[in-house]
Amino acid sequence: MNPVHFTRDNLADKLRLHGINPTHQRIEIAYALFSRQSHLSADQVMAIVNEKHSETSKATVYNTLNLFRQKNLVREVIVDPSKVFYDPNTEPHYHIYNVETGELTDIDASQVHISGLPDLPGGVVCEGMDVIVRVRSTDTSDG
Amino acid sequence: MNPVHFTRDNLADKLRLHGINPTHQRIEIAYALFSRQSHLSADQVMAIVNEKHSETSKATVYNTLNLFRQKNLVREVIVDPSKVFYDPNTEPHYHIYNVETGELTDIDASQVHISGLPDLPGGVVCEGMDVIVRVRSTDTSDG
DNA sequence: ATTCAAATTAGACAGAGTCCAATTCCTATC
DNA sequence: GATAGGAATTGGACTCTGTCTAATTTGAAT
Repeated sequence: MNPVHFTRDNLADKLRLHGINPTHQRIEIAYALFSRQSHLSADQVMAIVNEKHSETSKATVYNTLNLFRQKNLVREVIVDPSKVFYDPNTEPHYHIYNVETGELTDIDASQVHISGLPDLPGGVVCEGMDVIVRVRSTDTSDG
Repeated sequence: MNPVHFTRDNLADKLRLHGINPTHQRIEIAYALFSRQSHLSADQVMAIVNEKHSETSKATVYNTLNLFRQKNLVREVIVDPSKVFYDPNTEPHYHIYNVETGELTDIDASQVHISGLPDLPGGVVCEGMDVIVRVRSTDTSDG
């Protein structure tokens, strides 16, 4: 969806556009997510950012991911009961989740059509809709 | 969907039908879920079951809820990053989740039609599909 | 009564995520 | 360059959900 090759420089601009002061740690965390275009958990982000040498702390990783989410730079994906994934793709899209491997794959939402949803109860507004197709590898059991 | 008034006796039968040996603790846990027909977390189940006097331990609550899920007596609902909800309704249905209040409401799936989903990748089978409409109360901010 | 497997249990443990007070980093101003 | 002040970062303690384990209890069959 985004044809840009992500560099630390243009990520700094992207952060500014979202109202985020681009610090070293924030740029590295953004780079981890956007250069891979994949779904990462907080501890995966931290492992990547600190791979060569320690660049950030656990508290900063969590602070920053929450900030990114508030500023709509990334999206939370809640599919695994034990951890949250962060998704750099904020275009409308859905997910296929392999409950055995943990693999998370995007489904382009523009092809998908959903009809017949009831009206929302009064006093609330829709914030977004998640569609998660849960799959498992063929020929295994356990529910 | 299920017009039955749930008693501990007919819940014991229900457990047997699902291949579960109906013990005292299992019946109480089933009763907590089915008599309310609502979505409860493990700690809510435990609080309800032990309300009058201690009837079960934390380990048994978790063991039992996992057993119920394996035997398709209840369904896990993963919408909150911090805890799993257990849903006594195993008919196909979707959910509205109020991210502010934590309130979880059912949407009957029979009215909803979803088209245009891509073919699944090879080697996997669909286990189920979750649709979660995330809502928040009108006139509040924070992303 | 005895046996034996199944179920339950307390409590230790693990991992994700939060909190807080202390430090460090920027930027503006002199 | 020094200094001040707010924003950002940090380590580490802490909370909470959920798991594990070894010991005990239960209950059905003999």
